[in-house]
Amino acid sequence: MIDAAAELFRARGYHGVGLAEILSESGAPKGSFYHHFPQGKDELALAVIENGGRFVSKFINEVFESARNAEDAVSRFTSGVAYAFKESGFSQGCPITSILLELTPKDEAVRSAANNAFETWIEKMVAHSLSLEQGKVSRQALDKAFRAFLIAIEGGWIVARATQTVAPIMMAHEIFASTLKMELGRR
Amino acid sequence: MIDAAAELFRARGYHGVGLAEILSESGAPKGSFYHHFPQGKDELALAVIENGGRFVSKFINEVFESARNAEDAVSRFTSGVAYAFKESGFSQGCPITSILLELTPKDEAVRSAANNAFETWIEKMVAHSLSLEQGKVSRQALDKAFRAFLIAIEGGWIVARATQTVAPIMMAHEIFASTLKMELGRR
Amino acid sequence: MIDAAAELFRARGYHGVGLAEILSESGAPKGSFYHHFPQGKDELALAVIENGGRFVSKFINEVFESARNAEDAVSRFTSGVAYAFKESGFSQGCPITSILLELTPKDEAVRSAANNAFETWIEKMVAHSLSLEQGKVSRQALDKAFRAFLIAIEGGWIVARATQTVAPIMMAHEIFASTLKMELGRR
Amino acid sequence: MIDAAAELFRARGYHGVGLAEILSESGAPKGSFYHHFPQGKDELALAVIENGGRFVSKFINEVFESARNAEDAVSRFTSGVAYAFKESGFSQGCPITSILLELTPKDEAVRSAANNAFETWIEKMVAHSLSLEQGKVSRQALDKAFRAFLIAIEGGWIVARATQTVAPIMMAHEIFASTLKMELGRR
DNA sequence: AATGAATGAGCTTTCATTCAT
DNA sequence: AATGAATGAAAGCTCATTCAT
Repeated sequence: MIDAAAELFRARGYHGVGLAEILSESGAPKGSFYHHFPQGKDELALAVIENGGRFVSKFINEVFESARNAEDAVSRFTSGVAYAFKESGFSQGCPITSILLELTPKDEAVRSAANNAFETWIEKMVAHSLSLEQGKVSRQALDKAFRAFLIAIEGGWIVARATQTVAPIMMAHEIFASTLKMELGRR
Repeated sequence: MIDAAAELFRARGYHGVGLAEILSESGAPKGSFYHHFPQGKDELALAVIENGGRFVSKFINEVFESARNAEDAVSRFTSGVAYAFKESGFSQGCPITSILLELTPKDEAVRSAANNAFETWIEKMVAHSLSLEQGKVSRQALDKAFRAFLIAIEGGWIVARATQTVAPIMMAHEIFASTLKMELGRR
Repeated sequence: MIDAAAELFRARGYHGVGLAEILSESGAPKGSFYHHFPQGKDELALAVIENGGRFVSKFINEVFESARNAEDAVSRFTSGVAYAFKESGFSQGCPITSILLELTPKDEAVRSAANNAFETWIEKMVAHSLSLEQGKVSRQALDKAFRAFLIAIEGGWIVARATQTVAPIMMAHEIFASTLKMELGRR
Repeated sequence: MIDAAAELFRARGYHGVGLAEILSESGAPKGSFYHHFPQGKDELALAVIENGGRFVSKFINEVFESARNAEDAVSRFTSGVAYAFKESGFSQGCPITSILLELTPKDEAVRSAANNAFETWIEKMVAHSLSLEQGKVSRQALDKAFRAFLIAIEGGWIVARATQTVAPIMMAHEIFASTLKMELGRR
C-alpha cells in the first residue's frame, strides 16, 4: 500500500492522487486502510517519507559497499537515480519532495520527517566516505560536498521533469566533484 | 488572480489549493473566473508558470544590470531568492516546480511551458554573462555553470523547505562558482 | 439562432443544450441574445416551438398541393419526416416534443404553444383533405384519422430513436389509413 | 432513489432535474449516491429505464392475466396509462422517453436499453395474445398491431401533455384495433 | 481484526442571466 | 441597438473519513 502510494505521489504529487486510486492500485480493501493508518492520508504520507528515506539509505549503503572512493559511489548513486527516472517514463521524482512541496502549515510532522531523511542521507554518505578516504578528506569538506550533492539530485530530478531527459540528474555527479574540489582547495 | 494562485500554489502545491480559496484570496467572484480562463484551473496553472517565468526573467535582468561580473549577479540572484523565501515564512517555493511536480501524463502544455521558462532563464543568464565577461569565459562553460545553478536553486528551494532555513538556497552561489571554475580548468 | 437552437434541442432536449452552445453554433454574439429574447431561454423555446409549428404547417401545404388524395399527402408527409430523421443521423426528433417533455409546471405558455401547433396541423390537414376528397369523407372521420396520424408521427419519432431506423415513423402512414378506414366503416 | 428519479425525469426530463433534487426527494444523502451508482447520473438513467421497462412488463402481465382477449388487455393497459397520467396531474410521461429524447451521441447504452425495453414489451404482448387467441390471429399481424400500439401509447403520452387530457392516450386502443383489423383483412 | 456501506463537505465547472459601456 | 464582461447559483462529481457489522 505504501509502495503504491509512493509510486503515485512521485508522479502526480500528494494531493494529486486520491485515496481511492491508491487502494485500487494496491489491491487493499477499502475499509481496512484506516485500520493500519488511523490518522488517515497524513499518516500514509509520513510512512511514504520514512519508507523512501530508508530505501535511499539502503541504496547509499549499496553504492558505497562496492565503491573505491566517494566519487565512485556518487557516480553510481547518480546513475541509479537517473536510471530509475528513465524507467518510470521520466515521470517519477523524489518521494519526499512530492509530499514536502504540498505542505500545509500544520504538517510539522511531515516536514520534520523529510528533514530527518535528508540529514540521515548526508550523514551516511559522509561517514561512508570518511571511512573510504581514510583521512585524505576532511569531514567538513565532505559534509559540504554531499549537501551540494543532495541539492543537485533534488534539483536535477525537478528540471529533468521539464526536459524529459536524465541530463539534469547526471549533473549532480559533477556538482559533487567540483564542490569537493573547491572545498579541498580552500585549506 | 494569477498572483494569488501563484502564492498559494507555491506554498501548498497545485492540487493542494482549491479554486474557491484562490478566488476568495484574490477577491474575484467565483463565476467570472471562467470568463478569463475558459479552460479552467489548467489554464490558470499555465498562466502561473508563464507569469513566474517572466517574473524571474525580469529579476535576472535586474541583477545583471548592476553587476560587475557573472558571479556578482549570481550572488544577488541567490540572495534574492533566499530573502523572498524567508519573507514567505520559509513556505513558498518555485512557482513552476509547484505545478510541474503534480503533472498528469496528459499535461504536455504545462511541461513544455516549464521547460521554456527554465531554458529562457539559462539563455538570459548566459547572454548577460557573456556580455559582462567580454570573452574571458566561453559560452559553453557558462551554459554548464548556469545549468548547475538552476538545478541548485531548484534543489535548494526544496531542501530549504525541510530545514526551514535559507542555507540550502545560498549554496546555489557556491555551486555555480565551483562548476564554472571546474569548467574553466578543463581547457 | 432559432434554427440552431431547434437543431440542438431536437437532438438533445431543451435542458440538454446550453445557451453558450446555441450561440456559438449560430455565430450570434453572446451579449445580443437578450436583446432579441428579453425573457431568455424560455422565450427562445417558445420561438422554436412556433417556428417549428409554422415550418410543419408549410410542409403540410406542400405535401397536399401536389397530392391526389389525403392518403397520398399523408404518405409524402411521413416519408418527409422519415427522410429528415435519417439525414440527421437518426438523432433529431420533433422540435415541439423536445421542449414539451421538459416542462416546468409554470411553463403554461410553452404547453399552450405546443397545443396550438398540434391543433393547427390537424386543422390544416383536415381542411386540405376535405377539399381534396370533395365530401367523400366526413370531417369527423378525417379529424379522428389525423389525430391518430399526429400521435403516430410523434410516437414513431420516439421509437425510431430507440431502433435507429425509420420503420416506426413509416408506420404513421398505415395507422392513418387503418384509422380512417375504421372510421368510415363506422357509419 | 430510482423511483424518485423516475418521477422527476418523467415530469421534467433527464437534464431538467438535478441530482440534488432527486436525492432530497428520495431522502438519500448526497455522498452515498455514488456508492450505489459509481457511474453517476448516467448510470441512474439506465437504472430508471430498466426499472421502467420491468414495471411495464409486469403491468403487461397483469392486464393480460385477467383478459379474455388481446383487445381487452389493450383496453386495460391503455386505461391504466391514462389513469396514471391523470393522477400525476397530466405531467408524467413515459420514463424511457423522458431520457431517450435527451441522448448524447455517445449514450449508446441508454439507447440500447430503451430499445430492449420496447422490444420486450412487444414480445410479451404478442406472446400473451397468441396464447389467448389460440391461433385465430397470426403472430405477424399481432406483431404489427402491437408495434402500432407502442407507437400510439408513446405518441399519445406526448400529445396528452399538450392537451392536458387523456384523450390522445386513449386513442392507442383504437389504433391497435384498427391496425389489427387491417392486418387480418390482408390475408 | 477487518470491511463494504455510508457520508457531507468540497471539488471543478457550467448555467442562464445581468450589467456597464 | 448592441455587446463582451461579469455574476453567483447550481450543476455533477470526488474527496478523505466514519460507521455498522
